[in-house]
Amino acid sequence: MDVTIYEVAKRAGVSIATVSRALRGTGPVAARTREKVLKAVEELNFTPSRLGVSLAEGRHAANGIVFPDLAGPYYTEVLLGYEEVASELGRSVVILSTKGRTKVGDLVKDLAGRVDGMLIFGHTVPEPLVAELVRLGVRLVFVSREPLAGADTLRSENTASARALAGHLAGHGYERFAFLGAPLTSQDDVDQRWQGVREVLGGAIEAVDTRHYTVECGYDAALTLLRGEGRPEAIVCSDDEVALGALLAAEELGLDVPGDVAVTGWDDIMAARHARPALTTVRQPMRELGARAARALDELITGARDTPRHLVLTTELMIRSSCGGHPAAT
Amino acid sequence: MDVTIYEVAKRAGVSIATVSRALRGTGPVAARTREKVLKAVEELNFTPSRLGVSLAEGRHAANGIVFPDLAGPYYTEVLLGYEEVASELGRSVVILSTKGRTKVGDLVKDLAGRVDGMLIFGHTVPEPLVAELVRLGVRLVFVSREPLAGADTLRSENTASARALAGHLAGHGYERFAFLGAPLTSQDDVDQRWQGVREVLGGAIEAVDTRHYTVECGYDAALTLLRGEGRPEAIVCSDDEVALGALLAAEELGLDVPGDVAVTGWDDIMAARHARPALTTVRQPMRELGARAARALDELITGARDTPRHLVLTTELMIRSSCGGHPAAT
DNA sequence: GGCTTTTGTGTAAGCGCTTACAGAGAAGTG
DNA sequence: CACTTCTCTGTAAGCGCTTACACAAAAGCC
Repeated sequence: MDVTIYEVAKRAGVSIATVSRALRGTGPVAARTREKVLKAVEELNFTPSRLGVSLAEGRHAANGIVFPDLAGPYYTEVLLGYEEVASELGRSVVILSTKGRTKVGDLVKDLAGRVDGMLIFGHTVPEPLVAELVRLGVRLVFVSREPLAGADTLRSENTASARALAGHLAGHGYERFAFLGAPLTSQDDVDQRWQGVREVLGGAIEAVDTRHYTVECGYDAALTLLRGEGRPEAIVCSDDEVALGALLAAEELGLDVPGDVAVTGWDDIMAARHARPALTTVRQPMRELGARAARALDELITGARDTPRHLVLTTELMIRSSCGGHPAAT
Repeated sequence: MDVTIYEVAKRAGVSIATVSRALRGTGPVAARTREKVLKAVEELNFTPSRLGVSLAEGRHAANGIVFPDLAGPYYTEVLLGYEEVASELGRSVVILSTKGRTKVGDLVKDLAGRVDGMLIFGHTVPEPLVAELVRLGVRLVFVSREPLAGADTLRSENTASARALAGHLAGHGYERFAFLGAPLTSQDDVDQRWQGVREVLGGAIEAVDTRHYTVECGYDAALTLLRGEGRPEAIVCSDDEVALGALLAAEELGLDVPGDVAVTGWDDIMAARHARPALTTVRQPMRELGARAARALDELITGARDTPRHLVLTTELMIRSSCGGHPAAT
C-alpha cells in the first residue's frame, strides 16, 4: 500500500504521466513502453491510491445510502439491489444508519463529502437538511417518499395495491375490519395503503396506532385491539412486521387465524412466508427499488439526465392462508 | 460543495493554516481570530473536503466490510453492530458484496484503498488474496472463520453449544438423527457444529449435504431425506434457513413437527421465531460480533494493539417447540 | 532592563494522482 | 527535399487539505 506512482515511473524509466496513461489507457503509449510500465507495476505490486485518483479526478466513484435501520428485511433487500448495480457501475457503497444517532446533519454531510451522490430512505434525513443538500447540488435519489422538487423519488405502488388487497378481503365476506399501524406522515407509504384500503372498505375499517412499525408494537396494539369490544374479523396491517406481532397476539389469546380473525401484512419478508399461517401480503420489489435507485443516481452523476424523475414500481398481491380459506388452492 | 479552505482564509483575512487550526483545534488560535474564521465558515457554508483531509492525514476514517450476501439475516445483524460502533469511532463503512461478482480480487483491493481496515466474513475472500493483504499490512478482522496468523478472528462458540443442543434433543428420547447441511470446509462454523453434535449423538447421527445453506436447498435435501428409508426422528440443521426449508418439506409431506420429526436450527433469525412450530435454535450474538469486530479493528488501526487476537463469543440455546414437548413450558 | 518562555501566525512542502500543453521524432504527402 | 500531420513523452500545475518550522510579539522571570 506504500508504493507510489513515482516509484513505478522510476523503475520503468518513464515519467509518472506515462505510467498513468499506460494504466488508464487515456493516451497513446508505445507498446514497448507499456510493457516496461506493466512489468514495474507487477514487480512493485502497485495499486493506484484511491484518494489520489479521486482528488485528481474530482470524483469519488462511490455512492452513499442513508437508512433508519436495517433490522427490517425491507431495507436490506433495497441495499442489496443498490450495491449490486453500483458495483457494476464501478462504484463503492458507503452506508450510514441514522438510528439512535445524534448530529445526523454532520453525519450526512460527512457522507456527502465521500460520495458522488446518495440514496435516502423516506424521511430519514430532516427536511431542512434535504433542502440544503439539494441547494448544494448533491445528487439525491429518495426511496419511499412522496415526490420532492429537485431530486428523484422512487417508490412502490401503494394505493391500488391496497385496494386490491381490501377487495380480496371483502371477497371473504368479512364485515368488520381494523387497520393496524396508523400513518405517521401524510402521503407516506403507509398513508397511501390506508387510503387505498379505505376506498374499498369505507366505514367498515378503522385505523389503530402502533407508534412504530415493529413486531413488538404490532403485538401490543393487536393485543389491546383483540381484547376490546367489537373485535374485527380481519386486521389489515401496515407492514409484515406489525402483522407478525398481530399473529403473536392472536396466538396468545387463543384466537385462530384466519378462523377467528384474519390478518394481512405488506412487504413479503422471509418471516411472513414462514409464519403459520403464512401471511397474505403485498410483495414489494425491494431489490429492484435499490437497483433502479442506483441507475437513476448514475444518470444524475454522469449528467446523462438533469431533470428530476418520479417513478412508481408495481407490487404483487401474495394470497396465502392468513386471510381465509381458498377452496382448492395452495 | 465547491468552497475551499482558501476562500474561507481570504474572507477571514488569515492563512489557510489558521483556518485549519481553528476548525480542528490542533494549535493555539486567538479567540478573536477564531471568531472571524467561524463566521467565514458559516457565511460560506464550508465543509472540509473529505478527500483533502484524508490525503493530507494519510488515513480514510473509514472501515470496509466484505460479505458474500446479505440475504440471510445473519449478515445484516453483524453489519448493523459493526456500523454502529464504526460511527461512534468517527468512521464511515464501505460495503462490498462478493455474490455473483467476477474479479473479486480487484474489488477487494479497490476497497482496501478506500478504508483503514476491513472486516471479512469467513472465506469470502480467496486465501491467496488474504495472504497478500496481510503481507501488505492491511488491517484485517475476520468473522466466522478459524484463526489465521497475522489477522484477528472473531466467531461465536460452536462445538460446546452444539453439544448442549444435541444433549437436549437426546433428552427428548429420540434415537435416530440426521444433520442437514454438511460442512463445506474443515473447522468452519458448520463443521464445528457437526463435531459437537456428533460427540453427543455418535453413530446415531448422519450428515446430509445441502450444497448451500439456503431455505431452498434445505427444503430439497429434507424432502429427499424424509421420503427415504429410515426416516430420522430429529433433524439438526446447520442453520435456521436450512431448518426453515426442512419445516416446509415436513409440512408438504404431511409430517407433524415435532410429533413425527423434530427440527432444530442455528442463529435465531426472525423467521425462526415466527415459524410454527417456533424453531428451537442456538442464538448467535450477531450484533455483538459486528460491534466487537469494529472495536478490534480500531485497536489495530490506531496502533493500540499490534498482535493478532482470536475471540470466541458465547451463544444461547433457545428452546422452543420444534424439538418436542416441554411440560408446563412455553 | 535583559533574557527566556509562551502564544500566535504565515510560508512552504507535501500527501498521490491526473492531464493540458509543449516539444521532439517519426511517418506521410506532394 | 520541404512541409504537414501523427505518435509519443515529459514538465508543470493543480485537485484540497495538514502541519513542521521559522519568526514576531507578548508575557513572565530574575
